[in-house]
Amino acid sequence: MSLQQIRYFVAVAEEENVGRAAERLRIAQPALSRQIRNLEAEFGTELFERTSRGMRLSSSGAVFLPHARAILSSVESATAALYKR
Amino acid sequence: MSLQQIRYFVAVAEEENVGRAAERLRIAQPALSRQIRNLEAEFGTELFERTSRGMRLSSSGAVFLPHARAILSSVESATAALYKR
DNA sequence: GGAGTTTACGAATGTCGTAACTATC
DNA sequence: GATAGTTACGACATTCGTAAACTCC
Repeated sequence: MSLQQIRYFVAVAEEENVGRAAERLRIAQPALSRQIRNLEAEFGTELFERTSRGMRLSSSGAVFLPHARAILSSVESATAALYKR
Repeated sequence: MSLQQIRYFVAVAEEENVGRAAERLRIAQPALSRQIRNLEAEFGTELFERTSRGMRLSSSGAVFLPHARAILSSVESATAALYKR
């Protein structure tokens, strides 16, 4: 699990679509798809349900999302504390 | 900034010595030294004062340490939440 | 057949360990 | 000269983008 993967996960969870999320993150679609797959493989559970329309959070994904946001938030407050000097 | 770098930073802050921290992390000394340097370069500030005995937190490092621990703690609670299902 | 996701593959980037260097006591 | 940190360099692993393939309407 890397911070980048967490950011990727949140973007996909919000867009419910890998293509749009990739555009927002300014990376290519396959790179994003792979990182999500890698994250799921590491956790041993699928974070999304793949539908014909895109991706929707699975129950595991729904559990993880608030934690993911908390991690990113603590990272932001860490950098803010450092740059505020 | 990566989670690994944050773990490395905390280890060095606790050991006040790159060699011991590297041993604890089971990586080689230079790898650890470089990652700390990379982190400092990214932040644009030194996190440690280098003494003849080892490393001591700088004022920036002292600011960052509790944030670093908070990040790692939120990561742990995220993984715990996922594995508890 | 179109929208969306994934796999294949080569290129670029990052991280590591060993060995050599620097500095301080 | 011993202890501690850093730099150099080549090897290994990860991540990326382009192109092609798969899948479900």
